[in-house]
Amino acid sequence: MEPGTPARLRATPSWLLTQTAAYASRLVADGLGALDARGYHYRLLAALDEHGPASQADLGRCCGIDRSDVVAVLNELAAKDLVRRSPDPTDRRRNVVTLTDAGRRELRRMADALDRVQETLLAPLSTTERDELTRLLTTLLDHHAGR
Amino acid sequence: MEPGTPARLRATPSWLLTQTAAYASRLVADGLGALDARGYHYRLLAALDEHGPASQADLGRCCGIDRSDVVAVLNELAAKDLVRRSPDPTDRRRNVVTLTDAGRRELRRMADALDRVQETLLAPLSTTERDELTRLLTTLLDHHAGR
DNA sequence: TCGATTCGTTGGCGCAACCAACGTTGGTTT
DNA sequence: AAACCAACGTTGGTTGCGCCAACGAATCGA
Repeated sequence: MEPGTPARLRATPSWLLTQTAAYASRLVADGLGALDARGYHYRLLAALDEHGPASQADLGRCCGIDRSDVVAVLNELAAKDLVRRSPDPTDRRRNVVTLTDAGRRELRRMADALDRVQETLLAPLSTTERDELTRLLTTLLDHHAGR
Repeated sequence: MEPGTPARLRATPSWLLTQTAAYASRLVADGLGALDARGYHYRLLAALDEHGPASQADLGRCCGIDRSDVVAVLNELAAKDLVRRSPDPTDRRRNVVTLTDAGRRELRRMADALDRVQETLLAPLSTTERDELTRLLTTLLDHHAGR
């Protein structure tokens, strides 16, 4: 009565990608949602943890998040004291965004949640298959990196 | 000044997936946008072409599109005479959706556009790598198929 | 010095994926 | 036959993510 997915879709890489990505996003949303966070929050906290304090524009660029979206997410993070926003003395256009201790703790919780998500997502794949998938996706991403 | 993407992101499969999928979606949107269509339109037309006339509910189920979204997209397809909606004589709850000749022609155009998209998307991958990627993604999708 | 560029911010858009509710119709149960 | 529940099409939302346009303020470059 309800036949399966059309074969032309199942054979289309772009469709496979968006479908698995949609499923992955659901898992991520569930995992981070339990911590009252979304993907954007994690990305920004991770960037701050790795690169240290940065301006909002730099944060947005390295995370692939639009400047305007960075503002909103940073507002939420600052409201929870996970991040501090202070004017840059050397350039009054900028804000310097700093990760707080609470932010570092929350980031760790998010990372743990995301680790569990990866496990669920990649469950049917062997270790070598997981590595291969990562390699292939990275190749694609790097190749198209220049926009 | 603007350091690269945080390493923890680049090592996270769910992030790689959503990023490449986002890029693929952009390509698809560009390709189909030239034909004034979106992904949803192609999915429904493809399903109709493969399985023949069907009810809206069945269409939605086999394409992974919500019933309510099917309504809207079908409205647009019907407005362009790519599809015909007629009441099912055997079950007055249902509509029978039929692909028109114009719909078949338009589907072909979309498929061609999408073929070019796949080419662009997978450009940096060898044939065996493309097959491997398809295999891995299919495995993931099938494993999580039962929602 | 003056024009171009950058920064933060506001406000908006589009797509994909969902969810809740409603009236209508169909099947099941009793 | 009546009562119930499930399925159908439809309307009208919401969310996350990715964008774009415009603005005043500040900085940089020619």
